[in-house]
Amino acid sequence: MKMGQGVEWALHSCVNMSWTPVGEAVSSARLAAFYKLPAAYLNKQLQALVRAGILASVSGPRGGFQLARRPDQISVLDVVLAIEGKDDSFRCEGILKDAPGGAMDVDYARTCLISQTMRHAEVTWRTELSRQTIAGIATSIERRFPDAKEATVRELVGARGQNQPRLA
Amino acid sequence: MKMGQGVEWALHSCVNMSWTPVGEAVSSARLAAFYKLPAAYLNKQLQALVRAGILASVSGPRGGFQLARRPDQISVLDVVLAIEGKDDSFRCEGILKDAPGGAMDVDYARTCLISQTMRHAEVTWRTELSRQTIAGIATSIERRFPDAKEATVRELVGARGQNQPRLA
DNA sequence: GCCGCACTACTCGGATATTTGTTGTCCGAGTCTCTTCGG
DNA sequence: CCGAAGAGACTCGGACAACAAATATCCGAGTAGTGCGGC
Repeated sequence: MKMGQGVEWALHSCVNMSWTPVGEAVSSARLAAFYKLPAAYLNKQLQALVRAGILASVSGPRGGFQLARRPDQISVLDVVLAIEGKDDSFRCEGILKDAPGGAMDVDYARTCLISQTMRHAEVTWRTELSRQTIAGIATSIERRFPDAKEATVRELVGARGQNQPRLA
Repeated sequence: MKMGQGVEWALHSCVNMSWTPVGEAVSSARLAAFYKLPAAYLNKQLQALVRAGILASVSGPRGGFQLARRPDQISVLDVVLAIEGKDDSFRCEGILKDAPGGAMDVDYARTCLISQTMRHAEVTWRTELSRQTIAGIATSIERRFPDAKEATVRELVGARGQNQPRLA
């Protein structure tokens, strides 16, 4: 019952990308440097978002990732499911099949009341997450921390022309 | 984001124990045989419920487990937290601490809006599970499958005198 | 000066190790029951 | 016949091993920019 670290990274990355100019991609290396994260692993997580249709990727110089659709069309649930997989966290293994009186041809995930209870709770959880969008979170942050957006954009795209790492 | 198998086993076991006569313990071996589960591993899960104060254990012959309090005082959430641990599934690792402009002495689990969103969704999930009790599920099953309780009790405690035939 | 071409640098993407957590197994400490022996 | 002591068997409890998944890393395929040579 432990959610992968990639969810947190992916959500922050999506919010940041909702601030960068549309059409300009942000490389995973730059995002990773922003948060001091392992670059290759963050890249792996963003790949999952691409497979889910949340991000679009561009190869080569000036390449990277960008949102595949408008931020208000990306829910938090979309991101969570892209990283963690679409399966329910509670998996009913059909424990009743092997119990006395159990039948093989019954879908206990539907009839078992315990399974129903867990599923119902999970539906409320998902509904809650599906109500929140990347755009909503971004505007809330802008309202609460007015400097965050500008500072983030400056750090992510403003450093575009820094090809001189030879500062020694 | 995958819940342990022990949660399902523990919930079924608790419902079954709510049907057995109070004062009589049910051994993990018997419960495991009922569901065709690995006995030692089920025992391990029930130990976690004992540590959480949900079950009480009795050693020796005629020993086993029994509910430590009334079934209507045991919520589904209690069982889930006992098995999976009390921590939130979404762990905010304070990603913003290492970001530009981040401060070490800020509790980002509180201020970070992404963390707040995830936490809020999880609270609704927990609230939903805390509303359901073992007794509630048990009575629902009794209403829906009138034979279940009797069959379960017969299988779990009725086979008590199997080594010594004291059949009436 | 302008165009075309090869070269380089940079990116994603997937294949590959390493660490952590879940699943499963085993044996020991404790205790209740049954048997047996003495009163 | 009755009671108590001892052997036996059954239980939980935690320590140990096997397996799967999350975490972290590395290298190859492809592409856009760049510099150079020719026109």
